[in-house]
Amino acid sequence: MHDYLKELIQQALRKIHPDLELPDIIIEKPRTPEHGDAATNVALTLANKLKDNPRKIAQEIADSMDTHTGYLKSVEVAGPGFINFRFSDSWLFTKLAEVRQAGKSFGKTRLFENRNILVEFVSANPTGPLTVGHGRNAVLGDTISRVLEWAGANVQREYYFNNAGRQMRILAESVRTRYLQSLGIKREFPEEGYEGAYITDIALKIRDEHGDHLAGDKDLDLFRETAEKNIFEDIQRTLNRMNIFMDTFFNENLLYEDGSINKVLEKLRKQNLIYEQEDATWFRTTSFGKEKDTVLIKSSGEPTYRLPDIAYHINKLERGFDLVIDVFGADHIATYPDVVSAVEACGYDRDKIDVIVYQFVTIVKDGKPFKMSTRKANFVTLDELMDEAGADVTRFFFLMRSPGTHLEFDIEEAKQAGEKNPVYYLQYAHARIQSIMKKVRKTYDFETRANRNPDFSLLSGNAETTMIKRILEFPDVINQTAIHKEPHKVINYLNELATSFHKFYHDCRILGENDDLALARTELLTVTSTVLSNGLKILGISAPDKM
RNA sequence: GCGCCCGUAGCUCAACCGGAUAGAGCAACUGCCUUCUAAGCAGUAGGUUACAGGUUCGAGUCCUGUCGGGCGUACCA
Repeated sequence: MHDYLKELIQQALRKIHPDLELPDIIIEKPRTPEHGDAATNVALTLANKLKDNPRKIAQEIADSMDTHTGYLKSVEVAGPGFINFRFSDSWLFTKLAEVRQAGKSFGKTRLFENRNILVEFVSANPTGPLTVGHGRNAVLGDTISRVLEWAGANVQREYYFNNAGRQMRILAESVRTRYLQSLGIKREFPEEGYEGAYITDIALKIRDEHGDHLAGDKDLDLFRETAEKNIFEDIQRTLNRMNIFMDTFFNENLLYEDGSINKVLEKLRKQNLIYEQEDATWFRTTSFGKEKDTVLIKSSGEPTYRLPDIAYHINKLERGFDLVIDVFGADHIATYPDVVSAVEACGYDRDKIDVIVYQFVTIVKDGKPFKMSTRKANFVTLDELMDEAGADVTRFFFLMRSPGTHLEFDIEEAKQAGEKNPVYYLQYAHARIQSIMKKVRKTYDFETRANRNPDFSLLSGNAETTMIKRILEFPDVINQTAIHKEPHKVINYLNELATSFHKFYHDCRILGENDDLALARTELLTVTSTVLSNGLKILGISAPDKM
């Protein structure tokens, strides 16, 4: 509809001002319903250029618009010079019939058709179970992936990890210490060691398998490998439980093995962006506007994480993706510009990298903020949270706010299964429809007249037309969400849709109405139910038939 | 100190990226179940969008400064 309106306006403008360079025409959905179903501000933006009164320009455009198709009920000039449009009922009914034809695929768009997109998220190193702190990253990354898929893209979900560094060494030492302790050997726990109970569990597993054979072993490898394997299994189980399924796991090590790291260094050196000082290798980030240069290779010979990060991003681009999306917490906000600059300096297109930065989650427990640390084992795991609140609620809480704002996660509130919990509002709407459908199927015999088209023109009540309008917005919501990568828009939309349904439920009935009206309303509900369940599917949340 | 993000109703947050009278949920108050699920609906109350300037037809949104919170600012990841 928006494209159609744009077209009409362009035609009108060409008629009135043949020489005018056509401006960008923005069609918006007004905030208040009194302003119609769609509006444009072209006249206001043109006022300056044409040196004329915006209201007058708006009126001229409105008068010159070709509205013979009957899609529009009204075209009005309002306020300082807006043009407001109201859709005709017949247009709504026509579109509703199209939606019905589209069936379960309604909402799929072609915005990112044929685009290959890699979404990298979670990427927590295997040092412990996923905590509530990782939850926002995981759920955001997965949901953005889902939205992009609905917008037509081919999405690959990737988990990047490092199993070589200092962290992993400390982890292995922690496991060995627990192992030795379990054999009755006195041993001081490493000062910076991981104190969680899961470390002891892993140590006991090793003891069960190897007995005391490893007591004199100097080598940490077995401890490290066992720990990594166990923790990774744990992480994957947690992700799957949350409805998240990774396509690939990328080990940082590969970048050393295949020479990518060295290639990056060479390329940067050629650009004169690298120099040695005090045995360390530095990256001239000052030439990209930074205050200080940054170290790529420490004087010990060990690279900092930034170097593999650069190589990793180049690797992703070389794999041929049209777009590479990173999901980062606010703590990475300062580092990614370096990576992007380096990638560009190596001759790659920086516009193919899109970084989603989300603000940290404040966990509120017993009404107080709760600080977490994996090392100190002072954390709430995602599993614990899902045990108490369920996967649906957990996902919903991470998604319901814009990524850019600090999210307060109140564990007690999430656990409450009552009306306080906003996810049930959406699921309830779906369950309510299913329940009606069940009764409708028993009462009416719609199957035998499956070929008969419902007469949607019977749906001219207020509750019905607003519901239809909501339904028709769905594909646009998908596109907007995919463009901005802000899944909470889907939630806001579904809330509006659910509200319009609950109002319909209050005002309109099906059982007891005549066959034609009952059929039309049933079909309307079928479509609504499809949109609700599609929307929930994008959020990775179940759409129950019964509650 | 410097850089990035945030500041909107009592609380948690929206506001389609500059549009018209700033909206929801929770909490408070008032109504509505012998009829398809009351996990619902209808209504009341709640605001100088932290503060002060500026930009323009028009600012919660953009610019400058101040205040407050978060995160960075390592040869840690």
